[in-house]
Amino acid sequence: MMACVVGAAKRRRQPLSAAAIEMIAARFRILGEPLRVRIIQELEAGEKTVSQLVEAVGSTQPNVSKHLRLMQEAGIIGRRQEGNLVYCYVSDESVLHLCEAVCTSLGERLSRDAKVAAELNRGMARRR
Amino acid sequence: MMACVVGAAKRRRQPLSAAAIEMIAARFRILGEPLRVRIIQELEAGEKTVSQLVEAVGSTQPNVSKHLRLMQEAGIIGRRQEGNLVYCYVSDESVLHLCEAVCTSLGERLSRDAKVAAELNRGMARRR
DNA sequence: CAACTATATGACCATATGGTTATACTGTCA
DNA sequence: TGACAGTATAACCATATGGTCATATAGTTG
Repeated sequence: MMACVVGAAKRRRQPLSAAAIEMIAARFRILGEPLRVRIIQELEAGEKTVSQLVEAVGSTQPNVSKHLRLMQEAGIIGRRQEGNLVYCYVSDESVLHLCEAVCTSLGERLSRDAKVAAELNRGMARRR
Repeated sequence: MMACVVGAAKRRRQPLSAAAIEMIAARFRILGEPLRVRIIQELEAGEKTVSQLVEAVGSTQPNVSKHLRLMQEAGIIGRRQEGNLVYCYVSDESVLHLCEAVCTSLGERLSRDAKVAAELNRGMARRR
């Protein structure tokens, strides 16, 4: 079953089944949308109601609701209803780590690029 | 500049700029396609030519080429030409770690689900 | 109950993009 | 040089999906 296949990746280099690959891609796909990343980042600080999120990310309520549902179905976000309000929270810590990781590697790459850019600029300056 | 904004995330909780969010999402988006994950996984073992990749992932040459170009432009994959052959390799280690991480968390979740499923099944059995 | 607020949902459109086909390019070898 | 192999590219189509609008639903309060 699935768990074995996915787990196999860590037990080193069995090719993953198509289904496993699709699961991995699906997970990334969910994080591949700016608005969803925004929402996750807003929830990093703690749970928020749907309308608080709408306000925070500056989108429409139906749109935010839609994305929230997607992420719930993906098991990334949880909800807790209290009266009329629905409080959302990140239910899967691992996605926060993923975001952190991407943030870090992008930051590093950009710093490198900035250095190279600086070198190039110095070079250009000298050449004049 | 950009590096500061992205870096700020680790210096804790400045809201990221729209551009930074987009960069993060873009990175995930690239990994959000099964075929690209497949390709990356194939390259994990070492560099391969385009046609070796075509063979390995079971897709068409133009399609693989297209995805390769996307990933190159994203700085994920590098290339080295040797005569008629183009050897591709993963040029950004961090994406391998991302895949690993997702693999792991999916594996864990599935194991948990399997346990719950097993419990439920036992429960059902007793109930009869 | 009616009025109101918070959220969800369905219909719809516009766009992005994955896949395919045909073709162009480039390097090798005869 | 011509023929061929490896790769890239352009045109195209089908589909998926993000956003919006209108509306439904559920909970609250009077």
